[in-house]
This record gives sequence, C-alpha cells and structure tokens, in this order.
Amino acid sequence: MNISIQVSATLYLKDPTSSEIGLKILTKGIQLMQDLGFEAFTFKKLAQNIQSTEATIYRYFENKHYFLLYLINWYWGIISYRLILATTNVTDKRQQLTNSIAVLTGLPDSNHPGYIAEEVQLKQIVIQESGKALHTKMVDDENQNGIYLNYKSIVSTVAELVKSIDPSFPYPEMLISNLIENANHQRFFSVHLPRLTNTSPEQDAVEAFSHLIIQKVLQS
Amino acid sequence: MNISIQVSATLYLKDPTSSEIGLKILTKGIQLMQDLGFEAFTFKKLAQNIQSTEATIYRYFENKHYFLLYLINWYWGIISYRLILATTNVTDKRQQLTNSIAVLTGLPDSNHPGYIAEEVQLKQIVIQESGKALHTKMVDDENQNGIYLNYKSIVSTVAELVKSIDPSFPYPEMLISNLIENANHQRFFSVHLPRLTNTSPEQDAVEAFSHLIIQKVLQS
DNA sequence: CAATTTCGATAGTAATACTATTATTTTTGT
DNA sequence: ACAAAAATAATAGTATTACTATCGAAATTG
Repeated sequence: MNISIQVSATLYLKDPTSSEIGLKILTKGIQLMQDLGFEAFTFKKLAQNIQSTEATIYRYFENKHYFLLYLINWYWGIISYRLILATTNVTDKRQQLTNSIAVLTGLPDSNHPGYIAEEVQLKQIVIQESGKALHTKMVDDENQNGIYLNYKSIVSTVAELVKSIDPSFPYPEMLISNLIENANHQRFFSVHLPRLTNTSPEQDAVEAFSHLIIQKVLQS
Repeated sequence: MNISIQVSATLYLKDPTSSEIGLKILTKGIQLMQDLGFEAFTFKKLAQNIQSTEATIYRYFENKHYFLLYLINWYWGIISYRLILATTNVTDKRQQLTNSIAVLTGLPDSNHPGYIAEEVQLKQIVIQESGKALHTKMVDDENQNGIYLNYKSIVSTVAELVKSIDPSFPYPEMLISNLIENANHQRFFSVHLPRLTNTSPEQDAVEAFSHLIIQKVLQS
C-alpha cells in the first residue's frame, strides 16, 4: 500500500481515505478536476461520475474550495516525503540542496524513490489551480488553521539548507519559494504562452534553470 | 489628462473610457474588485454601487472575467509605458536593464515619471487576482485573441535587452517572466504568508532581490 | 429635430452551491 | 446472529449568481 501522506485534518469533514466512497471521491475527483478545471468542476458532476449523490460528497468536504486545498496539500505532502528520501544519508550539504532542488523543480518520474501514482495528476492540478486556492479572501483564516503547513515547512527546510551553505545570502526563503513557484509557472507558460519562457514540454529546462540560479547566487 | 494606455479592444463590448458611466464602471469597479476579491465581486453589486443596472454593465463587458482581464491589461499597458520612459535616452544597456527591472519589480511611486493614479490599485488587483484570470480553460482562445500581447511584449522587450548584454545566457525569457511573477508572489506572501519570504511591506526587498539575481546570473 | 444610440427598470432563466429530510443499506459491537 | 448506529441514496428545496430579453425614456448625433 501507499505510504501514508499527511493531509491536514482541517481540510475535510470526514477522512476520505477511510472509506471506499471517499477514495472514489479522491481518484475520480482528481480526474474530473483536471478535465474540467476548478471553475467548471462541481460536486454534482463528481457525484454523477461516481454514481453517488451531492449530499454524500458534502459529508466529506465542506465545499469544492476545500476539496482543492486537500488535493494541493496532498501534493505537498508527497513532495515533503520525497524531499526526505532525496536528502537522507547524503552528507554533503551542497548535494542535499541540489537533490532538493531536483525534487522541487524537476518533473515527476515513476522511477523516483517514493513515487506515488497520483503525483503526476496532482502536479498538473497544482500547476493549473494553485493560484485560485491561495489568492482568496480566506487565505489568512486558512493559514491560521495550518492549511499551508506542508508547504511552509518545505520552504523553511530547504531555506535552512541554503543558510547553512551560504550564511551571507540575505534572501533564502524568497529564493526557495521563488524557485518552487517559478517551476510551476514556467511549465504553465510552456504549454499556453511559450513566448514567455525557454522551456518546452519536449525539452524541459526548468530544473536546469533552477540549478543555475542556485549555483550563481550562492557562495560556498 | 492621462496618457492614453492601450487596452485590447477584444476585452470590451463598448469602450468604457468613451462615456461617463463607462468610467464609473472602471473606477468603482477597481475599488470593488479590491474590496471584495474576484469571487465575491458581481456586476449586480457594482451596478448598485454606481446607481445603475446590471444590464448597463453587461453592455460594456461580456462578463466579470473579461472585466478582470481588462484591468490587468490596463495595468500592463501602464507598465509598458513606464518601461519606455525608464529606458529612452539611456545609452548603456546595463543601465537600461537595471531601470527596467526597477519598473517591473519595484513599488509604484507617485514621483515616478508617467505615474497614473490607478496604478497602485491595479497593481494590488494584479497581485491578488492574476492567477485566476490566466489559469483558465480559456487561456488558449484568449491568447489567440491577443489578450496577453501587452504582457508578452514586455517580457520580450526586456529579454532582448538581456540577450544583448549576455548572449550566452540560455534562458532570457524565463529569467524575466520569473522576476515579474516573483515580484507579485513575494508581495502577496509578505502580507499573508510571511514565513515564505524575506520581504515585508515595511521593508521591501523584492527589487533588491531581483537586481541581485540579474547581477549574479548575467555576465557582461 | 428626427433618428439612433444609450440607459434604466423590470422580469425571467438555467445553473450553482449548498441544506434538509427520510428511507434504505451497510457496518459495528456483542 | 442481531440490534444499534452510522453511512448512503434519493429527493426536494433555497438563495445566489450569471446571465438574456424587453421596452419605454432620456440623451446624443447627424
């Protein structure tokens, strides 16, 4: 079975991994969210898809906004886990950082240690829909409820690594959050607005760009 | 009077700058969009605000998505104009680039040449709502309609500058679109998720970060 | 000043985002 | 194996949203 990935309990009313129907909501929900996009995605459509009813889904999730937050949190949980795998037993801090940047900005690969089937789809959703989840009038409440903890702890962990390598660099958190966000943006651009980037789905340059920035910017 | 800023005509049904009511829709609309956020903003509420009717607003804009696109396009039009002011009569390419980065990542300032009253509010809207405008199933159609031309031309112009300074740098467009997007992200983080950044509303470090990246990454 | 455009007022519709109720099925503890 | 509890399906209903349609009055324009 899958390694258990932590998703904040404030994101659901009833744990969807605790029942058959809950799991169906997740797997078919991911699919439908990808196919339709957040705005066209509705619990009604999902209910029809899993041959259940709206009311049932509402017992698991407050609304579709929380459902999206759940998926995004799940994704960052996976990445958290992969970050640990990529850095344990690596003694050199530089190498730890390089491996971390690879996890954060590289493409998912079924050969990676700790690969989880949903990762590719979840990443797509993160790329497409993250902005809508975050840029809400509710951010501050949700932040207080610990909903972004997974994400914040990733940035903080890797930023610490940056600090230990180059204590004089003044913007470690900004650097890391930038590289993470940039990776998603550039991949979006590469598909929809290719003039804005120098990466393409065929020849992915996002990870290389990220390593270059790190290399040029940090003094070791 | 204001310098005329180009906004793509595909974004409106009737030019809002051509009538009293249209201008009211814009100014009060900007205000309301900021106060309520995109999701809670409705044409009905705006109509009440300007003591008019929904139907009237629908005669100017297809829907609120296009209204948001209009505002964002307007913002990038202003920035385009400010970029020109910041680079004309500057002979040194390095200096041109530095000035451009300042325009793209610095804070708006009423002392800037070409300052336009709405700029501050529009910037806030761009920071908060850009993601929702772009990350839609309709991106590709809208892109074909030239809706992102202002933005693309900014990236392209500054990327050309990068190329002329350091022809060996392999990712000029990615670098510039990254710095632009990053500036908005970090300012959002600084207010809502301060742990993710090293800038704050009191002590803005975004522009300094951007200059640093440029300086470290480009060879002159 | 006639013709046209624009606007306000009002009405109406389909879809969305839920909440509520109840009967049936499934699960669980013993 | 069975009673109690929990979960689900089926259905109905509500407020709001995102529009479209109509039509007479007001303003603009040629």
